[in-house]
Amino acid sequence: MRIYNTMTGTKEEFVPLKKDCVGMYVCGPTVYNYIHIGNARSFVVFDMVRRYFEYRGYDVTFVQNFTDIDDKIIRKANEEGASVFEVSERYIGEYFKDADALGIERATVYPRATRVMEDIISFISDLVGKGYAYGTQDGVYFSVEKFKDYGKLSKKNTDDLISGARVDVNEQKKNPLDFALWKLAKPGEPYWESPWGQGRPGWHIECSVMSSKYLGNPFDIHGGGPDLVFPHHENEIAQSEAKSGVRFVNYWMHAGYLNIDNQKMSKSLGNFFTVREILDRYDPMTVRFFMLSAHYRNPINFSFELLDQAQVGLDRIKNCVFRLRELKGRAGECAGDKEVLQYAEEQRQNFISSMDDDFNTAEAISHIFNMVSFANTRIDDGSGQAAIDCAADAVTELMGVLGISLDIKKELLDEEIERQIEERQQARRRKDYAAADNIRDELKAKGIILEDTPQGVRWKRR
RNA sequence: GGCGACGUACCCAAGUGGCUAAGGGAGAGGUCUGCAAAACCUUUAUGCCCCGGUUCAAAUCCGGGCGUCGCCUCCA
Repeated sequence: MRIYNTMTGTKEEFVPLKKDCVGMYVCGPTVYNYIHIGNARSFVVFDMVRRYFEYRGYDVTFVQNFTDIDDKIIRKANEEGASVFEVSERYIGEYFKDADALGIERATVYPRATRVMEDIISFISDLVGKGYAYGTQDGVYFSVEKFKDYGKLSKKNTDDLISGARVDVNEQKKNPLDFALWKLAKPGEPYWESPWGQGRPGWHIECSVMSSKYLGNPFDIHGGGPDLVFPHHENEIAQSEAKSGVRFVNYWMHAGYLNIDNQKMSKSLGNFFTVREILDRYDPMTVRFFMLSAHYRNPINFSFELLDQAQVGLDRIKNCVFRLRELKGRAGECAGDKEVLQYAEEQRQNFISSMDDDFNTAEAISHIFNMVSFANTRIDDGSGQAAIDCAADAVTELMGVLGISLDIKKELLDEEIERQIEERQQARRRKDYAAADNIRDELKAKGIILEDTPQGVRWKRR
């Protein structure tokens, strides 16, 4: 497998630290609000990565944190007159609702900043002891100039950053780029005891602490959104490597942005949709399919039109599997067809080689569509039972690797609808097509699509 | 200003040195059907932002433009 590593800017052959095992850490949400659809993209992307590793036989340890203490959470809690704990707890719950809907598998562990406070404090103590950190009147800071490799991930050099001069004013800091490891609490703010006084951890430190706690140093893969490259991941590297003296992470992976009107979706611009809003209007699997229809590192533009396109594409795949499953019962009438079997295996291999090449889901999906087309052409000519199963299984399996369930389970219609379908069939038999079409329209209004096939009436929900 | 990414058909989107440039959507024509839907067949880029260059050979490499976007500040 080849993976694009942000650190080196090239695709590299993936060599795990431990044979057949992968340790990956993905930066999770700061829980003060619902996640938006842009946040969701990177979670979907890394879920796809994780699923693919598992498909290829790796044992994956997947760690994703919750940032459950931070300025924004404090602000939100104050606004609502709630405690920080209540706010974070609530939005962790909401996160799981969205993530579950999108088919994102649960992580192996979900560490939270507030639950690893002792580890954080001892980590910072180490840094202070080694001379990488210093205290000020408002906290403890990491001294960037002590870490000579600072900027190696984001390809920035400290001189340019300083002259860029968009850093906040804080006379206490020795260098404008220095960042907080520990923030002392202002009156009324929640706090934890520490050798430097009552306070809370800075944002970057938790990820260094939690990743090393569960995965050690170095570990295989660290992922996150593209806007985390600088400064968050850069700072993680500085802290972790300063402390441990060894490489922090072997492969850095970053997803592309999900844009809207070709611009980054962001809360300050107000141009974002929450996952919740979108899921009111679209099947979550459609959203997931849309997100995976482009390569994970490329930016994708979000629009309802594109979502509609994705939905039609996904329906094509679902229809095919549906038809194949339907044929199962009539297998005896079909002639054998080894070709389908072979074709399915061929496309499966193509899928794998696309995915092996830095998780090229766009190309991988094209092989699924090829499989669908091939199967569709054979449905009418007739294929053997094994071949039909094989085709349906292959499509279902590969979509499953992408985390997209086809959900073609048979559900029962209520009696009223059942009766209407029968009524329409009678109308058709007596060639009363006006009445038949009427009923079809009525059902359509209820979300039931009818299709007349040589095997009888088929229905599906829209 | 510094650093970086991207620009492929009407739309989305792979391909990054060499068979006739994947795949999906949309459109057009056809098969099937009472009609519709689904499905199938045919069709839609002699060309991959522009201009140079390297090469037997470039969408793919190099140089220069133009355009779009991002990071440099909390942000997935």
